[in-house]
Amino acid sequence: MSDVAQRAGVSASTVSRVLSNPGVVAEATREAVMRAVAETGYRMNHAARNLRKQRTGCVVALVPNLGNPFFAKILDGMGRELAGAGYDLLVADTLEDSGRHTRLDRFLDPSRADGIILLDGLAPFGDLAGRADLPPVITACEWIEGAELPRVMLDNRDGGRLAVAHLRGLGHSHIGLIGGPPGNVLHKARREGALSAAGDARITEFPGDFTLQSGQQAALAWQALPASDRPTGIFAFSDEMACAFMSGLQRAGHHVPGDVSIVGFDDIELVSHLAPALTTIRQPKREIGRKAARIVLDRIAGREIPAVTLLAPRLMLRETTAPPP
Amino acid sequence: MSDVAQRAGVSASTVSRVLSNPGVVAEATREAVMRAVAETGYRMNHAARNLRKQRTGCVVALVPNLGNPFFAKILDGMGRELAGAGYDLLVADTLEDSGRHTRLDRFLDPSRADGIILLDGLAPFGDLAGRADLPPVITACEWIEGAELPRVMLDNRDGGRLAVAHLRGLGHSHIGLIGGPPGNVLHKARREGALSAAGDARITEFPGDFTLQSGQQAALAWQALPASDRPTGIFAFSDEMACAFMSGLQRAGHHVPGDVSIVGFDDIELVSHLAPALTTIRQPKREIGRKAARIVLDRIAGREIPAVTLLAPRLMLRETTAPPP
DNA sequence: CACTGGTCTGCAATCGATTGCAACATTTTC
DNA sequence: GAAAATGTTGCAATCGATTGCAGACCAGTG
Repeated sequence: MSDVAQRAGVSASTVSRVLSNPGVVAEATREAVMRAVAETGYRMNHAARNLRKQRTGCVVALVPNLGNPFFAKILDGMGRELAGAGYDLLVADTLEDSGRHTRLDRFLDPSRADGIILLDGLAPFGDLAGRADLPPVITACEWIEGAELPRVMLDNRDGGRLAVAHLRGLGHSHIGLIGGPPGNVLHKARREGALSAAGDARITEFPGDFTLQSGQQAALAWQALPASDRPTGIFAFSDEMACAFMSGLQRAGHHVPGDVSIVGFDDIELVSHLAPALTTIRQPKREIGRKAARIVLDRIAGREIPAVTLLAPRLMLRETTAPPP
Repeated sequence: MSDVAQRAGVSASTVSRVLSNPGVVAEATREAVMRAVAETGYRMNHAARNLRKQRTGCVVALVPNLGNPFFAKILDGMGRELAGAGYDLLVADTLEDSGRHTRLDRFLDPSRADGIILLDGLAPFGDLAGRADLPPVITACEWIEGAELPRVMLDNRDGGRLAVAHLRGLGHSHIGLIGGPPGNVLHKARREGALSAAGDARITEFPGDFTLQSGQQAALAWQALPASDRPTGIFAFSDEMACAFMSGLQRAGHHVPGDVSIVGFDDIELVSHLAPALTTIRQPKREIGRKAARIVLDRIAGREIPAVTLLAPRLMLRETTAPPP
């Protein structure tokens, strides 16, 4: 920077001002500095600026299992929104290879990130709501029960309601649910919504954990039931489970939606290209990412933010649902 | 840090040494400092350390379209490897919403990242191979023709060869290729491998761009051919295209693999749970990420690294291939 | 012409760590 | 017992920007 200053015949202070607060510098000086900057190809040093300004320019997203494609689009939305505001997106997995949580306090550090977006409802972050020595933390998609962390998420309860109401509307009176892990907040909310719309329908629950494998398991469990006890309408709490469930049934010679109707959850892109195309509850993933980013940015800027931001789910009506046989 | 020093009755220099080079400090002093650190809950300031050490502790991954689930597992592998070495992973999309490249020189800056992993073969990075004023750049998955950037990738040519050799082995004498964008390096390599194994088989090429949509297009194009001109074995250069192609055919009443055999590429997790499960060429995605990370780390440390690192593809034999009808 | 007010710029301190050098203490060696 | 080697610690400079304060300069006013 002092090179630039020398070349422009001014002091480093002035160069700094031109670069970060051009308004206070006289027109002529400013131009001279800009010219010198261009000539020298000068680029500001981030570490120095951040040190002085006591900020980092980074927001970190903590994701459980980065390998899950569901998060890809969310991170995409986040990254774009943050880049627009001059922030970088740092991503980290909350889980180790073994499945246990990593040492996350590594990120709870104002000198590493200006804000944290937590996408893992099981992270041990319950007690850090008010702490002033930490960068602001918000949760997205999932959330932590009891913790007073701001939340951005889909209206999962309503999503569950939509799915089951749709099956009920088609005439299904025995509905199967393929759930998530029992303690999971998404599972609870979706289940609650599903039950609220079930009315007098019979409900059979299959255990699950959102993965393809558990969808496959559910298909086996369904087939193991006596034919008269098999639900005719299935609501899977994730598209991956819905997909694996469907292919399990198809492989065994059952027809979708002829024999069984299936509704998924998430609307990952691929499921609209299956045969038959999956009817599902859409989560506006990119929008969730965007919104979450905007909210951390607001908190970083010290603005008031809502405790809960709910996004609306939407039923994507495709080919896997029909009246019961 | 000076608080800690005072509490431990030593100078800040000593505290610094205890924290970054404990070996040179006397046992007793070290313990006193550690105690003071624990008592004060002291945490080092990254900006300051980075400023002084002239490094950033970050590696940035530049991804074309973060929304593509293919990259999720790769980033996962990278993130783990980098975290192990004390580096953070910064991810950024190389494309704007409009599809044009963003200003990438924003990342070509030694004060922002210590290393760059480029996953976009079309990024305008052709000319920065030797530049010493930049952090080291390597390419992964894709690469830039002509640029002397180190590469980490699958042996795509061999992948193409495996796929077609498999179809040939089953007896298919008319093979269809659903390719990527014409200029794309992956397209070229896979196509080359495919042709090398084709022998005297007839080849019909369908245009594609790796997306679900283009797979669907190809299904229409295939059906538009007179029945006698339809290839019986299809090699799609991505799983997404294979998947959309297959569902397009199934929806029209064709059978896989009875009427048509299909081989995909990538082995994204979901395709093993389709009905029928997709036969495909596996890319060790997490491994690619790991390897790429290890290689940037080596370059950052000033070690010699290979110009090209090839990983071996593997044919995942599943249910979508059979002898021609 | 002296004075006021406003605009612009530079000085120097600061952010929080790291590290070469020198000083001091403690051994080891001859 | 003196000299040399070794081990431990502190001083102070340094990384590269930002910013409060004060001084220089200029125009306008009485």
